[in-house]
Amino acid sequence: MKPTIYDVAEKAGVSIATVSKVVNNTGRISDKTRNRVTEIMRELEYSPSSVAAALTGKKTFTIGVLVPDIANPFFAEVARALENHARETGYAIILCSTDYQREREQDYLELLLKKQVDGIILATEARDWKVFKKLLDKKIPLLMFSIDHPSFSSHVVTTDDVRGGYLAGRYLLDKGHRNFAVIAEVNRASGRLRLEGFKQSLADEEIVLDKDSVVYSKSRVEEAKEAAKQILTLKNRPTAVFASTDLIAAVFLNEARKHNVSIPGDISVIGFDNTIHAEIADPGLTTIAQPTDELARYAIHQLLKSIEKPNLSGHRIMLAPELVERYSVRDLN
Amino acid sequence: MKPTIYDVAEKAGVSIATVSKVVNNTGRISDKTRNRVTEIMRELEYSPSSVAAALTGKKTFTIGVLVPDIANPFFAEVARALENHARETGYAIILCSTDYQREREQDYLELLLKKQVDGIILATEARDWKVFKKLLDKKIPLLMFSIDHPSFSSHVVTTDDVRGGYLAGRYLLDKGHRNFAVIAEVNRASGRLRLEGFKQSLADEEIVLDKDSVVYSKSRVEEAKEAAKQILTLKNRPTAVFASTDLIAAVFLNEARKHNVSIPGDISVIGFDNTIHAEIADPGLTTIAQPTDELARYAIHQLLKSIEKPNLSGHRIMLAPELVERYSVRDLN
DNA sequence: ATATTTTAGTTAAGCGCTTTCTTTAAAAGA
DNA sequence: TCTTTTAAAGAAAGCGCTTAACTAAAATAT
Repeated sequence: MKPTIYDVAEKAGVSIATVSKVVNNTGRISDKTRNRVTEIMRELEYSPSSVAAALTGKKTFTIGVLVPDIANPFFAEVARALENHARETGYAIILCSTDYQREREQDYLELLLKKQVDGIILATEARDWKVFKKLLDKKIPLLMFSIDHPSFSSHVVTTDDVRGGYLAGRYLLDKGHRNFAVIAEVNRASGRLRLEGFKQSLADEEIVLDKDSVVYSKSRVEEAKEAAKQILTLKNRPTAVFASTDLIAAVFLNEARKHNVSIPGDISVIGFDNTIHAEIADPGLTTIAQPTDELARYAIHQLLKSIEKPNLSGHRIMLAPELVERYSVRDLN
Repeated sequence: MKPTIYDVAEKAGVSIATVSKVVNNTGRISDKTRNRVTEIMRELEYSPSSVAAALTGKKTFTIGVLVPDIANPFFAEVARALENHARETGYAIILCSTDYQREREQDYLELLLKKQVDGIILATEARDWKVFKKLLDKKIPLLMFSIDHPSFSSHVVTTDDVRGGYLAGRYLLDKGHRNFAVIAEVNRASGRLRLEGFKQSLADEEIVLDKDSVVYSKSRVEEAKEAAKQILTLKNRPTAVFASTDLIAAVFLNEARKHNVSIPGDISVIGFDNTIHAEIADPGLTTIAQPTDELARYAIHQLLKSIEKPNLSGHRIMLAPELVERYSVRDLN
């Protein structure tokens, strides 16, 4: 059987309180005893049960992370980054992929509550206000990742999506483009904001997107294909397309090729996220990079902070996106 | 404060044992009491602490999953599938991405031991035999996912990689190819097995791969690029390339284009995994599909079984891969 | 009507820790 | 030398639950 604190205490000839103190480095312990106890712990391969510790200490050192889809490279990278930063501070992560299903989001939140996670990072759309409110009521530290809404009182960490959309538009304008189309992720606030920013850049030049040139799509292969087709069959074909996600952009690239449309010869494309898709796409995809790792670092940092001090009011942290130039945009000048 | 079992018991006028029994559906409880207690639980929004339950009941209903890299689409899909099947049975998953670092693998395993996970699914290379042995000593149910080694006494669930490689080779042969090259993942047993199977198919026709036509690469963009270049600059250029991973294949596609080599016109390519990369690649990548979801189902199923009965000896389950035809292979007949 | 079995629920111990409060013993001060 | 201070360790309660053992009441059998 796994050795417990009692085994260590007995063998070291001290009380369990003493062992606990050397494990947690609290209280006053003489070097002599500390060393002895440490030695015995090593001998016995003692590893304290964090379950028991959680029951008394009130902390599980676990945080729950909800993402819509871990198979989406952006979230995969987010997950990895979060996990990394969490591990550094001794926290483990329970990863929950909701598959965009509201019900599953529910289930997972309940699971996390039962498990008494110390905090939750929500990167899903949290569409169910009641559930959401319940979380706040339970006073469980909450952080919204990559989504935002004025109603949120919790911490929020996002990329500055509006600015990202703006950057994309500005870049295309600078390259001489004047005729645009957009494929935007309908089901995420971030998608809407990116579109918003894009429009604002066009507004600088008094260009207005006409209705047909804005197509909605989720960040999934099948839907993106449909959206791409719609754009490719537009009577008034754009010279540049802004896709609110690299995945959507990558799919567009393929569809274009099927339609014998050359990229960037006939149509320029710009994406968003800077995931592996942008790197692997052909041609390499010019895109707006999210500072994934930094986002994750801030997120963990903020969350841990509000675990310490639960009543901190929610800050909004918006990190700057950056344009990464590759080969999918043609210079018309 | 979160209500406890005491609050429910008191309000319902029963003992905590009774409440526990209705929560877990154990023992004999009259419908009348059951209903009353259930009602009160709802009223109080009582949610039992799985921490406390774990301390007594000896089960945390959590399983640890170690993958080398969650940003690799294959593992992302594996993670999602595992999570899904785990959730169905009330288990949560702690996801650990080791980033191919042995040390991190260590750290995570220790973390998981502290957290008293009920079982561990290992999809990393587990190169450190000592650590591995320690796990077995601790009698923690262990399942090797997508990796294998004769020394493993635990359960193993993998795709039949040798057969997969064989299928790839057979397919290319049938399409009239006789001159091959391979890019194989050096750091995974599965990569070696796939190569092995591929070679066996060639052996049927008494074809032998010469040394230069086998290039090793990890499943990462940078390295795959290098490997692709090596193959593309071979004096004796192959008509078909087998890549032991879709990611590697996708990168090869790009590099080929940069070298003005047409796919499948000049070189045919076949991948492995059938991840999103195969779908998005241009041309669509013909590949050997792993039955990811089924693998995950078996894995969870087996693991739960050996959680129930810890001394079950380790079975080896090898699921059949399947060829998915797309457009990256040319028929030379 | 009494003895026996079944049913419904209770008591209490214990899981492996943390933490507050005490106690003990040694060092310091008077 | 005796008291006071301080450093080091221990005792014990309690975290929220499960479960084995037990009891009282109800149902059934004799």
